[in-house]
Amino acid sequence: MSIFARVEKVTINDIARLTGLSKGTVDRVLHNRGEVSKKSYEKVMAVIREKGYEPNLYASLLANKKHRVIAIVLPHPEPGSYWDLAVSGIEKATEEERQFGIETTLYTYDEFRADSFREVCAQVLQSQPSGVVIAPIFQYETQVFVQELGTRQIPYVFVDTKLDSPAGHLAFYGIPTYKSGYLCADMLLQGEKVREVLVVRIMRDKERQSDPTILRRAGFLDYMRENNPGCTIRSIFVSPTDAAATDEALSAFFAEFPGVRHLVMFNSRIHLIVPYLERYPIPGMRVIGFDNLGANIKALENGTVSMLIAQHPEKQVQKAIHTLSEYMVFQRKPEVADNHMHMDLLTRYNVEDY
Amino acid sequence: MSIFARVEKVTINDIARLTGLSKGTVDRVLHNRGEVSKKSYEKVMAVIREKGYEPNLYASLLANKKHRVIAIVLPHPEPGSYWDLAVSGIEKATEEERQFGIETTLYTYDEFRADSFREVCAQVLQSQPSGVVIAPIFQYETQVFVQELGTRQIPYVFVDTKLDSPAGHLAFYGIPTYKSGYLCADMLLQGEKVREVLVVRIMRDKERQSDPTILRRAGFLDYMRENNPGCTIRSIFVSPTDAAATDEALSAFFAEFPGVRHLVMFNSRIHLIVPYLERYPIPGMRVIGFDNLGANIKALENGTVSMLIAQHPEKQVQKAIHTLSEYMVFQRKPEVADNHMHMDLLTRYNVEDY
DNA sequence: CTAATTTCCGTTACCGGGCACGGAAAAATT
DNA sequence: AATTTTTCCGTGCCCGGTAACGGAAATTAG
Repeated sequence: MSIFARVEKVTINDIARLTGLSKGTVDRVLHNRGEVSKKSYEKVMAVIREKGYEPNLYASLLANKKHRVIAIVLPHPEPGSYWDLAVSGIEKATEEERQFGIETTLYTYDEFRADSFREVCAQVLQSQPSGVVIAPIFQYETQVFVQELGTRQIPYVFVDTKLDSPAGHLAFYGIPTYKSGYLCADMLLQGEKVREVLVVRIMRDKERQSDPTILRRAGFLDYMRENNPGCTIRSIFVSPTDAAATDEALSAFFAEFPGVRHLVMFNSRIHLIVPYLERYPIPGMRVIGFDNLGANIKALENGTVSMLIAQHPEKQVQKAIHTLSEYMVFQRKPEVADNHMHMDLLTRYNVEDY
Repeated sequence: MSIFARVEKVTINDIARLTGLSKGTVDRVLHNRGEVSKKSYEKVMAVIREKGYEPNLYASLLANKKHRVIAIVLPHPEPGSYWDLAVSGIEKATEEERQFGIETTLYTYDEFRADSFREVCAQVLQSQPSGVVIAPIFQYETQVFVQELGTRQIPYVFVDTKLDSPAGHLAFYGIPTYKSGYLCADMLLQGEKVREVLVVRIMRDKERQSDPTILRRAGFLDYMRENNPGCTIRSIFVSPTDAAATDEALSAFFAEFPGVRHLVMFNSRIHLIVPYLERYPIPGMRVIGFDNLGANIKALENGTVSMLIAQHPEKQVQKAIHTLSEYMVFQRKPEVADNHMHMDLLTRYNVEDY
C-alpha cells in the first residue's frame, strides 16, 4: 500500500508576511514588473528560495481572465477522409481545454496548392494566436511560417509529419512512417513466401507523391528486399474520383495477373478498391490498407479488407492541442518533443472497440 | 475554415441580478442546499434554463480547497507483473488530477486470498474516500463491498473485470475478454488450417482459474470450433515460480508432439516459456501471448514471441481515475458506463512506440 | 531651502463561488 | 395577541493572485 502525498503550498500572502512587505510588492517581484527597491527584491527572493513558491493556478487564472486561442492548420477535411478524422479530435480537445480558457480555431487549406497554404498561414499570423498546431504538407512554406512563429514567440506543434530541419517546435505527434511500411509488409506476408504483390496507388501520386506515402513505400520495399526477395511487386494507378476507371484498372490487372493474392495501398484510400473486390470476390485475397476511415472500417468488418494499420490522427491532434494548452497554462513542456505514436493493427475482431 | 467559438459565461452574480435575488440564494439553488422557497427556486431555474450556466471552475476550486481522495484497490503489483503496469497509470493520473485537488491512495491485496481482499476493503471504507477504483477478482466479496459504497454514496469504477450483477458503478474499463480469445485464435492461425495447437496454462489455474482466463479460453475454443474444427488442442500446465519444472514440461511435450508449431497462453505470463524456446528454438514456431509486460515485450522484440494482445491496464486505471475525478469535480458522468477498450496487437514492428 | 520629480510601496477593488452568520418575514404555538 | 419557531434570504468574508491608484519618502531641480 503506497500513498501519493500532498504538499502544503506557500501563498503570496505568506511571503508578504514573512518579508514584512505587502502582497503588491511581492507580486511586482514575481512578475518582474519593476518599481521595487533592490533590498525588497532580495528579501522576497530569499524567502522564495527558501520556502519555494508555486502560484495557485486557479487564483491566477481567475484573476487573469485570459482567453487564449490555438490555431490549427490542416488540409481541408473532406467528409469521410483522413483529415476528417482529425476534426473529431479537435472537438474533443476543445471541449477538454475550454476549462482553461482556451479556444481553438481551425484553418484549413488545399493540400495540393501551396498558395492556399501560404494564404492560410498569413491569416493565422494575423489572428495572433497563442499557439499553433500544424500538419506540414509543404516543407518550404512551413519552414517560412514557423520561422515567423519563432520570432513572435508563438509555440507550435507538428502533427502527422514534421519538418526535416531542426526546428523549435514544442512537440511532434505522428507515427514512424517508414516503419509503418515495414510493418505493413510483415502483416501482408504473414511469414509466407509470396511471389507477387499488388500495390495500388493513386493517380495524383504520380505527379506529387506525398512524403508519407513515399516513406512508407520505402519501408515496404526494404522489408520485401530483406525478407522476401523473390517477390514481384506490381503497381497500378487508380483515380480517387473516377470509380468506373478504378474498376476497369483492377479488372484489367487481374485479367493479366490472376494469381495475385496480396494487395496493399499506402494511403488511406483502400476503400476505393472495395466496390470492385466485393463485386468480383477473389478467394484467399489478403488486403491491407491504412487508417481508420469509416469506409475502411466497414470493409474490414465485411471481411473485404483483412487488416488496417491505423495512426489515429484524431489522437495526434488531441495530444497536440493538449500539449500546447499545458504549455500555455502551466508552462509545462512535454518530456520528449518527438512522439511517435502507436500504430494500431485493426482486424475484424478488434475494430469494434476502436 | 470553421471556428469553435467561445460562449460568454453567465456568472452566479448575473443570475442573482436577473432574478432579483442574492448570490447566496442562487448558490443554494445550484447546490440543492435547501432553505429556498419554491418561488425563488423556480425563478433561478428558469434563468439557468434560458441562459445556461456553467460554474467557473477556477473560482469554485479556489473557494473550495477540498482535498478528495480516490482509493484504488488492486492485487499486489509484483514487479514486472500485469498489475505492476497499472501502477504507472495510477502515477500518471495522480499527476494529472492533482490540479483538481485530488489525491490517490493505492490499496493492494493478495489476489489468491479473499480474506486479504476483505481486509483491504474494510481499510478503504474506514479511510472515507471520495471515490473508489476496484479490480474485482472476488465476485461475492466485491458485491458486498460495492453495496456498502452505494449506501455511503461513494462512486466507484471497475477496471479489468466487472461484476455480473447489475451494479451502480459509475463506469467500467476493460477489454471484451471473450472476444480477446477469439481474436487470439484468428491471429494464431493466420488463415491457415492447423492440425495441432498447444495451450500453456498455469498450475494455479487448475484449482481456481480466474474469470478472464476462462472467458478468453472459451472465445478461443469457439473460434477453433467454427473456423478450424479439425484441430487438436493440447494443454500443458507450468508453474509460475519453478522455471526448471516449466522447462521440463515443455521438453516432455515437444518430445511427444514434435510437430506442433502454434502455441498460446491466455494469461500474461507468456514470458515463462521464453527461456525454453530460446534455448531450444523451433523454426516456424508461432507464439501468441497477452499483455505488454516488460518481459513479454522483450521476447517480442527478440522474435521469440510472434504477437502480443495487449489490454494496457495502465490506460484502464488512468481512465477510471479520470472518470471519477470528472464526476467528483464537475459532476460529469461518462456517456457510456461500460467501456470496452481497444485490444492492441503488438508485433516486433510496432512495439517500440508502445 | 522650497518645489517638482522619481522611486517605491501599501491599499484596495476586483475575479466567481462557497458558505457561515444573523436577521427579517412568515408560520405555528400558547 | 404575544411569543416562539421555522422558513427563507441577504450580507460579508474568504480563497490567492492581479493590477490600478495614489501617496509617502527619497531625489533632484530651481
